[in-house]
Amino acid sequence: MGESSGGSIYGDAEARRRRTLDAAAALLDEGGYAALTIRSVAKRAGTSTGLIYQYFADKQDIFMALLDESIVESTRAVAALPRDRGVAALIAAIIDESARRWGRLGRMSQVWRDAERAADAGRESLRAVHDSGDRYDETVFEALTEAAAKEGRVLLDETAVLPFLLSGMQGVAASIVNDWAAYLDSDEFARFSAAALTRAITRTEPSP
Amino acid sequence: MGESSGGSIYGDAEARRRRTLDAAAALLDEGGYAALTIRSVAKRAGTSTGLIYQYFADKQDIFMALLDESIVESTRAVAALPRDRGVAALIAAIIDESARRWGRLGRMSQVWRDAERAADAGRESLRAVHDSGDRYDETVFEALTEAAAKEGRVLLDETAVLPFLLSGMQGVAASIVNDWAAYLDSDEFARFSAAALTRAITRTEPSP
DNA sequence: ACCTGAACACCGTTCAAGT
DNA sequence: ACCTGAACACCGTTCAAGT
Repeated sequence: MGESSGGSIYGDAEARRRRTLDAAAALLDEGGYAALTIRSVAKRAGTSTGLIYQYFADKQDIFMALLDESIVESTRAVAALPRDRGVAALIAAIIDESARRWGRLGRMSQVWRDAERAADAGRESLRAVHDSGDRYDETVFEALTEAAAKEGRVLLDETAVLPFLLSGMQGVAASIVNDWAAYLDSDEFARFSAAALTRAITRTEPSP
Repeated sequence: MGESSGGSIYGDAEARRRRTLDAAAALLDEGGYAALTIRSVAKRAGTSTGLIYQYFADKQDIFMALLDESIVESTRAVAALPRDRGVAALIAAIIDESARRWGRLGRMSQVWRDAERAADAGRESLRAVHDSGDRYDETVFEALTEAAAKEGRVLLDETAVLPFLLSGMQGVAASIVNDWAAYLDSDEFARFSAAALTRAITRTEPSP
């Protein structure tokens, strides 16, 4: 509780967890999924393979932790986005942010899906990602409502509005990262998509 | 050329390729990505691991072949869709088809991306998937234009329209398959999304 | 000429042995 | 008490040996 540096003669456990996560992220950035092996993470983080399993249940758990952090960061970024430039500008900014995130971790979606299947429903790291995801969704919804209000617009009053928007933004971000539609400038594509999504989910008048 | 059954005393090479692909698809359906090992494919297809490498360059190549076939089938399905029920109905039907396809092979997107990276640009199976994808995109665009015309609508005249629509449909289909938005009926979600996408990319009047 | 499956170089994960 | 890394049971891929 009051211990300032982890409290073990062997080193700070929390710091080692951090280094493990950083090493994993770096390997993922540099060499893609294939480069991410437990042995190379251990080497880079300055630990042993065995010790990694004291902090993470398995390889998937490392992904989950990385994914969770990434979602939390995105949520913070979305929360800080300006609301006074209109819905379309807000959506374009979220798509940018989402593409940046997808660039590093999108490749993990496979892992994520298999985890969701295998579920171990109790698994803590999975619940964490779920909760962070919910928070992200709420943050997007709030930002959107505020941006619309400033423009004198309202969101359509349907349950499917938010899931549709999130799916659409995700699809567009994935397209940008994967460079489908390479013949389009990606900024222009993001801007068009943002305007199109705005047409799809907002109306001019508040309902009476 | 005139040979009716493959022409080898060892059996029909083409038939064995087919059985290999069928075995791979079945394993994927049953046990997910993790169940798909070369050894189990060989066993199920009634060949040996070594022989599989005579028909496919590597494991990824098997995926590519499966993915290509899946895209070709989807293209056929889209081409056969009725045009006279409006744009939104057409889009909803494509989303359905897309979700079905994604259900089996979406998990392969990871593999696909890595292949695109490593590229071996010459790789034949990769080019095949690319070409099939282009054909799919064109087919969607044609169907869409026709459906709009029957309704007295037109697509917006912007290059980004098709990539946006494809990304959006893909995003929605992925959401349905992954069961995000579990609180929504997936048919309702698909219908709302189709209508929203229609608002996003069509106008009422032909341009003058 | 074609086919097989042991062998090779990995992988994720565990746990006896060290400090 | 904590940490290591050899060992285990796999994997994708190759290629000598069989038929």
